Amino acid sequence: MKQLFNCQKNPKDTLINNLTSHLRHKDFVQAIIRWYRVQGRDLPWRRTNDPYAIWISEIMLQQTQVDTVIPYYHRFMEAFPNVYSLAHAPMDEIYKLWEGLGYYRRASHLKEAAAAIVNDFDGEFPHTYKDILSLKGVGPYTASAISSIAFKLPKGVIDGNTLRILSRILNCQENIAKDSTKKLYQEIMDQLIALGDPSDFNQGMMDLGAMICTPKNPACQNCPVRDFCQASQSQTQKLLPVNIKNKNKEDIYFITAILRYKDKYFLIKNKDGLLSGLYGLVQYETESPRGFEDAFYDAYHTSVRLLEYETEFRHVFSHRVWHMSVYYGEIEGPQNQKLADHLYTYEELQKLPIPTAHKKILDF
DNA sequence: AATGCGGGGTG
DNA sequence: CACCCAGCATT
Repeated sequence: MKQLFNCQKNPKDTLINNLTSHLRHKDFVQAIIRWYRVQGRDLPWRRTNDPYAIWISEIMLQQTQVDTVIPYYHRFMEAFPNVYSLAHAPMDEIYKLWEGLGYYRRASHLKEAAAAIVNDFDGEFPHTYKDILSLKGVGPYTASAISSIAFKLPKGVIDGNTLRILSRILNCQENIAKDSTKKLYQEIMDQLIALGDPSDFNQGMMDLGAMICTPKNPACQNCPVRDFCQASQSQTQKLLPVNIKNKNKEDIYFITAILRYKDKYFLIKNKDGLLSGLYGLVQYETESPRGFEDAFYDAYHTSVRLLEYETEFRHVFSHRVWHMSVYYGEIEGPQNQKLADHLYTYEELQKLPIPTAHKKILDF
């Protein structure tokens, strides 16, 4: 029987040899780099050599698409053009610039890392892989990206793009969701990146993954490394990469309220967990408006009345789904300090960082 | 090794 | 709808 895929369940030490024995490494790397220099995308963070700017872009690009990041990147760099301005900025201001981008912990990690750069590195961006990796919010991918792009260090990046490309080039059906598979590809990437300009190779791989070697319907006819691609030879490119993960989402049902006290709105600041540091509407996992009113009284020692059912909102996170029954309500009192801490005028509210789940309700 | 963490684009 | 996207921290 003809073997469809290159790699079966081989012992690991022979796996890399089996996978790459037919690859002309140097020619492959040079083909990626040549293509990148002509066809690569013109992106804002590619017009600078400033490691600070490259760092900001790489953090924003974690699990976030290029087109989404671009406007955020411009606003952020204008507000915080260097590490000192970021280190001294109020957290709410940083969150506000992050509003809508998601994964808000990235924003607090940025501030923490900026402080570390100022205090531990004298304000100069660290220039070794180890020191870059030590920064909060910087993991193996981001450390390799900054190392290669800003400092030309031979560190191969492993991300959705490089995993997909290499699995097709090598016609390998190892599950890319597994850490062991990523480790395998890391070794291969590090072999390859030593054979050409590290910055251009890494970025070329990412552009190839975004423009040609896409998840669905890859444009193989335009691919600069088609001659190197085992999957293209055997027409298995649409079966790769193999990516198997658990993805059961939890449904949560809330009563969510737009609450007012006189001319002000009542908002809470999330303490920890999901969306921590951001502001939002009050919501409880309860089925009746009465249940909401009781829960609110327990929490704030002041009474509220839900007056009007507005509509139903649904918000999908990567791991759960919020179902929100939205009510309009008024707080009746008594006035106390706990209540006053949560009241904002409409103008003040506009300045607060509010995640999309509730932002779209307030804009409704 | 598994889980929590956002939001938007795409077919 | 399902899947994907320049992932990381925590346990």
